[in-house]
Amino acid sequence: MDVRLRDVAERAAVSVKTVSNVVNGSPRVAPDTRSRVQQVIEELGYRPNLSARHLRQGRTGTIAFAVPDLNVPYFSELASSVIAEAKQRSVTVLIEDTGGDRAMESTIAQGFSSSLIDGVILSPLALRRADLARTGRVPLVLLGERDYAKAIDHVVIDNVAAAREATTHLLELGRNRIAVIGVDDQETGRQRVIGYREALAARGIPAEAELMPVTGGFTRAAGAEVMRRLLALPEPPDAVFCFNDLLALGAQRVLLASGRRVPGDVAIVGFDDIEDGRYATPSLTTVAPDKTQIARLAVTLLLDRIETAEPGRQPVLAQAGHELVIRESTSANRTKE
Amino acid sequence: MDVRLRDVAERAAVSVKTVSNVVNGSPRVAPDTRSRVQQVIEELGYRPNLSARHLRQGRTGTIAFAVPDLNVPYFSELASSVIAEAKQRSVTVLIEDTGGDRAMESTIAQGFSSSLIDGVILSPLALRRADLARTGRVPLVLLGERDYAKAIDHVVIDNVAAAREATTHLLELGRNRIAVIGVDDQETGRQRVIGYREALAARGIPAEAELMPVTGGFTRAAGAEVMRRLLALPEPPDAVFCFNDLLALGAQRVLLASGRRVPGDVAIVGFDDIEDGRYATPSLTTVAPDKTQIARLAVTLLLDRIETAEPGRQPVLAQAGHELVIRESTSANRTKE
DNA sequence: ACTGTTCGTTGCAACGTTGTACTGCGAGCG
DNA sequence: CGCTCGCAGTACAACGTTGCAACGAACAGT
Repeated sequence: MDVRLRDVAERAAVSVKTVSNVVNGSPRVAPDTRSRVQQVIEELGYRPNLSARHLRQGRTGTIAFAVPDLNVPYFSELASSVIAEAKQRSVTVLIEDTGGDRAMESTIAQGFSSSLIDGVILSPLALRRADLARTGRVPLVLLGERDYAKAIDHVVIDNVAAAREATTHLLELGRNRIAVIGVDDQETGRQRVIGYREALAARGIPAEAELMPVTGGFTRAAGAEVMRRLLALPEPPDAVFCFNDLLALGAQRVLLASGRRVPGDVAIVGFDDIEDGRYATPSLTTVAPDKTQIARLAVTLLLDRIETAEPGRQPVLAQAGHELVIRESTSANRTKE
Repeated sequence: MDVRLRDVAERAAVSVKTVSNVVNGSPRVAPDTRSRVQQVIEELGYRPNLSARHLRQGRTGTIAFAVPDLNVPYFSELASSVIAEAKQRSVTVLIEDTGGDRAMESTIAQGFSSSLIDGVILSPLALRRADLARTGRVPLVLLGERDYAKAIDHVVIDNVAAAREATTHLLELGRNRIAVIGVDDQETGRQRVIGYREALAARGIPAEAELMPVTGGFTRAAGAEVMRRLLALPEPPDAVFCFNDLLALGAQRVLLASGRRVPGDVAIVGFDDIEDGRYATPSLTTVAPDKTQIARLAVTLLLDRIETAEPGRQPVLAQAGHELVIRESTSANRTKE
């Protein structure tokens, strides 16, 4: 049904291999032969059969990008960046939604659909170190966790510094009862807590456990729920630092609904810089990881790892930049209301 | 490097073909042979090489889902549904982001990466009828447009009825200067305008051109911009019906920033039922298309079309359900504030 | 006992591509 | 003038899988 190399070859009166050479830009082709073949390719509308090519080459030119939840804006934005970056290098991206499920993440880390993909970029949520023990079937790059001991490439941001900057910003506004929302048993959260504590410590303010409640999930609902608990404290916070923007938006909604003013009564800082935060009322101050850079680093590391499959290669830890973007939820001058 | 059928066959002392039969669940295999082969498969961790399988079968088991912008929550939510639905039928989904670019959409409709995919589900934004003239390379299902004459399967919702319901809801609140945001030159918008007009006409209210400004894009920014223009009218609207939730959120932000109350001064209805709308302040009344059903219909139609490749098959128009979800942005009883 | 049928299994070929090794040919050189 | 060399182009095999046709063995029916 489809046009094959063979069809082109017959029409152009050359061998199949010569057509293949033209398609692949091999230098061993005379200019006039090349142009003649090119023309026939146009005429017949030839497209290489990728399955055949990949079977022959042992590569598929496809990488997977696995995220916990595609509906979380941070991940969909990151996915767009990864797709764009991969496209520049003529690589196709398969988006996989793990649902934050540990078994699923573990399967993916081991190369799941196997021969369909050359490598995996995985943004883990529930993955444990033990799950990575049996990796190696497929080149792997992890996003956003750094404590896995095994020889696996990572792309991270400096969570400690970012959290410190966010907290310091709130301190500079004169707030001193700063709650954090988003503490769980994962490494990322742990690092952000460290940064938070460092910022407090620098001003001699003690970190209080009641201001660091454990949070279940990273949704607006979770943010709302925790915010309600914080407001019920004898001495509620005058600022909250949320470990992602969804938590922050959920918290903000509760604050506004309770009649409090943001940032007048409670200032809010989020994390991720998702688009929603820019259009919330008030718009959300947030730590903005450089998603473009993260995507570029991840794709680069993965393709490098695919190229040089030697096991001796040292794992790389790449750090992407971040930036504190100050918007209305922490601006001293209120918007009119 | 990888385990092949041949390796399994040698270890189990059967032919390659028998192993293949076991893998594919062919009935012509003796029970004890089957279990023996199964065991060796487990032992060696055999995974079929999909490139080879697909080369042989002429199918890849992969479909593409192309959306204008993966960062638009409606599309990412829809993508999740499509992925889930496809997974149930052991089909892999390739997410493609067209950027709403007409050339890109046209390319995809013609089967772009060719032999990598068996079919395409396309949610067009800028596509014109002419672009579909040269389709047919690849089975195609279109989402959300209905006026393409060619024999192409469609999945739609009843936009006219949905818009009528939304408008009627606003009328029942006692609003009579109802603006619409999201009018452009596309078919979907045109249908929603029809529904809007019908609802007005049913009450003898004339549709005013100044309340139906043309909108560029479906972003929060566009919604904000149009809302500002509407507020500058000599007689501003007391309700707005937005053709998607992002427009509505942008409009709502402008309203709140200008000191107006929602829904007190201006009521808002959106469209799409994205998660953001549920957690906005106030939460957003919206028309909720049944995304799960849309995904199921689209995947079903596409797979049917792939199965029976006969060109004589009639195109199918499948209609998915929708529902008006009433939340705070049109609720009579205000939240405390 | 012999033919016919069924069942489990097998070998072969092919899917479309590309790497390797090779051929034929003209140019350059001694 | 013959030999070598470089270059354009070619033939063949192989990647891992599955459809097809064929095979032998077991068994039922005559």
